[in-house]
Amino acid sequence: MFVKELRLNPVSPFNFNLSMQIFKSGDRQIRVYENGVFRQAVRLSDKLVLVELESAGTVELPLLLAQLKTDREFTSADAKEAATIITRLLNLDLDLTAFYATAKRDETLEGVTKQLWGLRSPTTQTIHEALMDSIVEQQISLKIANTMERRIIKNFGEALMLGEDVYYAYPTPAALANADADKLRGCGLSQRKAEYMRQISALIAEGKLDLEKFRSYDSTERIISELDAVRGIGKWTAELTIIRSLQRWDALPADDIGLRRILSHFYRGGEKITSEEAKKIAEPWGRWRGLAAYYFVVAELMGLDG
DNA sequence: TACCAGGTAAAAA
DNA sequence: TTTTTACATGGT
Repeated sequence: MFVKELRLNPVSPFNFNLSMQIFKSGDRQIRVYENGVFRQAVRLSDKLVLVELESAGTVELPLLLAQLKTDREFTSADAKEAATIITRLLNLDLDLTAFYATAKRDETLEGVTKQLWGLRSPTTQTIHEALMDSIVEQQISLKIANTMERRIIKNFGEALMLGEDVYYAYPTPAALANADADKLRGCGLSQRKAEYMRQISALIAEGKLDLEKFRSYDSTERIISELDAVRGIGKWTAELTIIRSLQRWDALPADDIGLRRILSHFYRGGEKITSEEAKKIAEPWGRWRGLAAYYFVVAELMGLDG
């Protein structure tokens, strides 16, 4: 086993422990946070690497120590690539101060940001991964969807063997494009969703659909409409994909039934709200509405009060 | 048991 | 053009 150490300097403020809480219930072979260590296998251009992260700093003076473990010789180019990927995965370059300044317009949001100071949302390594997960999550509860996602990763993702341990990276578009239809169905997906995933993955693998180009788009709306045009992707799926894979905080999944439930809890005493009302509540959040929504999701998970 | 859960596309009206 | 329906699975 080859091991390399890196030091990363996140933009302040950054609360590593808080930001990693959502991975506490994760899968050890895929992505997990336990005993202060975050662990995930990531794909570099020519090899898989296990990333282990722990904090060596504070919220105001953050510092991360990374251990990179792999089964092959390590180059300095590999280390550089890994640092870029980790920075993206944890959104280390994001400056939260502009968001917190905007949050002062809204008493409820400001209260939540004070309790979740230094929280930032994680990002998927590729847009493809965010898109596939969003398709799995269409219509069904997140709990069930997460079970299916784990099955998909372990069935079709590439394995990294390190001693006795096995870790799985997210399946490539080619792996899902060539996935056996019955095996994919066996992960719990409907016939239709399995079809969407295979078709879209095939378009990507064949070079007919380039998701990564969206990173350079100026207009978030244009990304949504281009994604929406693909079979299997609607507005909700496009918005969720953008929020999870790009740092486009101006996207807000206002139709999302879960988000509406959470906003009704914080703003309407639990009374059901429409997507129009959700948009209205989010108006003061301006271009930070997607991140604000994430703060409320985490606040709800942690049982915080408005 | 029936119904719902962070939807979507295709069929039916 | 608008409304209804099928879809997978686990929890309530």
